[in-house]
Amino acid sequence: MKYLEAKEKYIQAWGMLGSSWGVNRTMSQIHALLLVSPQPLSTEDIMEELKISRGNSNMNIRALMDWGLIEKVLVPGERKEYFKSNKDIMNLGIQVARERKRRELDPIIKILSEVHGAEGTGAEAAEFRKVTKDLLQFATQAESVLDLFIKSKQNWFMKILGKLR
Amino acid sequence: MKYLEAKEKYIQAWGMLGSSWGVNRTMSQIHALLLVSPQPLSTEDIMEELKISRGNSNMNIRALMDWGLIEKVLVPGERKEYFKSNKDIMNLGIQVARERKRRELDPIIKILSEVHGAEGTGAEAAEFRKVTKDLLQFATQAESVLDLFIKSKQNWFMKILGKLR
DNA sequence: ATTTTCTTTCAGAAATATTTGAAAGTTTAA
DNA sequence: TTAAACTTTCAAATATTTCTGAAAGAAAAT
Repeated sequence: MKYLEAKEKYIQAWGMLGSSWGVNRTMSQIHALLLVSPQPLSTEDIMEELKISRGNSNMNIRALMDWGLIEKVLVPGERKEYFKSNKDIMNLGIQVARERKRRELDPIIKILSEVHGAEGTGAEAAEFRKVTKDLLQFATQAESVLDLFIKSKQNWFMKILGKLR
Repeated sequence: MKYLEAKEKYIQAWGMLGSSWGVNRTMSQIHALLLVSPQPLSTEDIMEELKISRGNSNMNIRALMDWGLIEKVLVPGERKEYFKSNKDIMNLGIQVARERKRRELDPIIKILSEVHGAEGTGAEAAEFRKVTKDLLQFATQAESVLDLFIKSKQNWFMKILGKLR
């Protein structure tokens, strides 16, 4: 497969993946683009390559910076701002895990903690307390694993795979 | 907190969580409802409790069955179909992991395998090959961990937590 | 101080996704 | 066979999300 065709395909696929992860398509595509770009790119470069508007570019670049996935780069002698992605993939995984934990797992743990002691006498209330307790326990375990992953500096997957066989 | 208030809050929260996971809100809410219901519920029960239409109910119940998260139950002497959720939370986690792996991780691994050997000579093509190779490697490791989780019958989290400290 | 270059914002337009409700389809019972 | 009870489908309506483009805002250069 030719490089340009492959790049196109990869960017489209990354965009799709983003959607099913609750991240918008353009944001994923910009990220994909910066990941494989040897040099930092400007807003205009990105607009041109992905055929998107200035507003859309700007908005999603900001979102990527909020996620800690890309950063601003100052190119000496240039007025424009350039952006580059962190290329360490393990680091990318950790960053994504950190953000998703914060945005999704933490809130649900908070809710479950609040509701799992609900007052009530019937079978309904009893079942509710049981299930929400189980959910809370599971969520808390997942949190521990994620924390471990997030804190790990070295290749965590390898460790697990080694120890668990 | 009173039981009814807690239940309401829990169902809303589960719906939110669903959205950010790329699952639609109603689907998550039906699941949440069945999870804490001591008896199986009929389509009508669900429509009434969540204030949604028949079509919406039907569609999302089917989706939940596709995911393997709920199942039909025949109540003796009743024409209606009833639905109940699997209440084993670890099992729920495994089922979700299985589906998401199939729908999200597997396709991206396929694409990365196809593109990471792209032909091309410049620095761009070289960088492309390097990054997509790293991504593929990461995705493959993640796949191994998920497979391990999916196959595990017992409490996998505990095992890891025990072995890794 | 004025102009030029670049960045940010945001109201409205466009695209997507979800939901409704009524009609068609199915199954069971009489 | 017919009717009643229930389930499924899907076109149209709604709601939500994303995107555009033009205008306003900032920063740097002249």
